[in-house]
Amino acid sequence: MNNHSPLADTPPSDAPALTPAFSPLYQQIKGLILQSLQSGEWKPGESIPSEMELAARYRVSQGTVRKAIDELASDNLLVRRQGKGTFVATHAEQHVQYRFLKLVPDQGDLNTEGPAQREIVDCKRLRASAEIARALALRTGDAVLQVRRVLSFGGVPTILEDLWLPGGPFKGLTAERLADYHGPMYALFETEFGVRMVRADEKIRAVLPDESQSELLQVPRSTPLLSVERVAYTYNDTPMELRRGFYRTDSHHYHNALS
Amino acid sequence: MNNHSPLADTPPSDAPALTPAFSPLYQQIKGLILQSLQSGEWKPGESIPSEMELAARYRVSQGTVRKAIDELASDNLLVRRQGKGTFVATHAEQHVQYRFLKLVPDQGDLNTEGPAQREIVDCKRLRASAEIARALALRTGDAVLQVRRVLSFGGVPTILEDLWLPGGPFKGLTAERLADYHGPMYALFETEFGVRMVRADEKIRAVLPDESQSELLQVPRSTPLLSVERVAYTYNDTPMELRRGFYRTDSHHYHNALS
DNA sequence: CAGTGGTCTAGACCACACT
DNA sequence: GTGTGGTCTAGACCACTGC
Repeated sequence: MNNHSPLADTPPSDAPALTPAFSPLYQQIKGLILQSLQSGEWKPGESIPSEMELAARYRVSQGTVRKAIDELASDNLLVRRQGKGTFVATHAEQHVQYRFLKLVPDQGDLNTEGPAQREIVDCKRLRASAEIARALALRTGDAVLQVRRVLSFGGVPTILEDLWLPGGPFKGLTAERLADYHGPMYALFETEFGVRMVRADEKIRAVLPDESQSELLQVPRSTPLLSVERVAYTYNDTPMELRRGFYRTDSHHYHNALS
Repeated sequence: MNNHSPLADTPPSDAPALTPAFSPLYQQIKGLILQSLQSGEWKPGESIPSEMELAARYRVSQGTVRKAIDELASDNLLVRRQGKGTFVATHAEQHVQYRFLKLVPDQGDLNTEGPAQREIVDCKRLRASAEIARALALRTGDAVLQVRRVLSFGGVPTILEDLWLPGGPFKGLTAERLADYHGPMYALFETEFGVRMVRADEKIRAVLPDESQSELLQVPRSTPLLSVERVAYTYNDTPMELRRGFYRTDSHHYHNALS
């Protein structure tokens, strides 16, 4: 037996044992913590039990728990605060207001620029097209929520976003709800719908706006825009949002750090 | 005394001790390893001494060396290979051919697409403009090398790049040298000039091509392009390259993973 | 087989936050 | 002071590579 399992939670597996699938103890612990996060045992913003407590609970040493938490922290799922504890990461109340927004002013940053003005242009329920369904892992025709909004900085409309959300998890989301909420949209998703976005993929292109896009962003149709297509995932790599953003890049740019 | 220093390499510091500047042992070890990397004691592709040897050399435990190496590995400066050793990361011979290029085909990946065709359009020495000098931390008028090249995929010109390199470190780089070399440009920089690019920042905008750009990329002037302005850094955050790429995004897109 | 990195443990002590 | 995460150590054993 290759694999030590301190808990019965990791059965011999029902999948064909082609790969011996050795996984270190701390990975198993990581998985167990992940389960508690998904199940909502510990909610965004709350603290999780101390390393000592978790070590006792899982019957492993503190060092093993520590390594599991280290990885979850570097995945941005947990946040460690020395002397206070380890907390479930949240899109609300974080000093990083826009965790997934990579558009920054050419001079200064989003903080010096002041808060963005938001305007919900449209919000309606409809049936998923084949394309939307594929992106959200739904079936064509399933209920989805479609939202269109504009973000302005210093009065200048800069971002136009169309987004699609699966109807089920977001039942009850309305234009009013979105308009009334102040703070990151992903924070609202967390507190109101229990949906925490964990990671996302973006595909970026240069495009020209169509008629309505040029009007909403107040630019001529000949002004090239950044098209940013994002699929955001919650735990378990479940896609929960498709978002297509159109960014003006005359006084802002999309910033990316490579390493 | 707050700070243990196992070596004399970390003198009491000549900077004003305003901040007590506590740094953990493994961070100091990390710094020492970094110095050896910069000095060329261990070259790209080579293996560094084993954890045990380093522990003996620095008079610390293996665990402390391990943590230092862990961080350097997650910074992509070192690569660990179980059973073999720890190696200095390199842009050559890596399975990741294009570590900094985030443009991918809409279908498949850069591997299925086959190797890119490269064409050096221009390569000349000139004096740095104020803008170029600022980006490369030079003085206006310093010698720089300017290169223009086109990358094509499947015969379709897709990327036009202008790049500027500081004249000093890249003395002897010619169009022939670039044209004859097969493999990533950053690999050539490593082997021929001892310049290893460690990280980079990119600013992305949507733009329309000028006359020469539209000709080289064989698109109308009304076709929006991605403008990708990159500053690449070697060790010590020293900028060593300014590169402005123009990407066609009709059948490719810039991919970015957010987490 | 020996040598390397990878995992796990147990214990000591430090730095930080709150009370 | 107490409790939290953060660092450091020493030793045992596992997994992988290549001789």
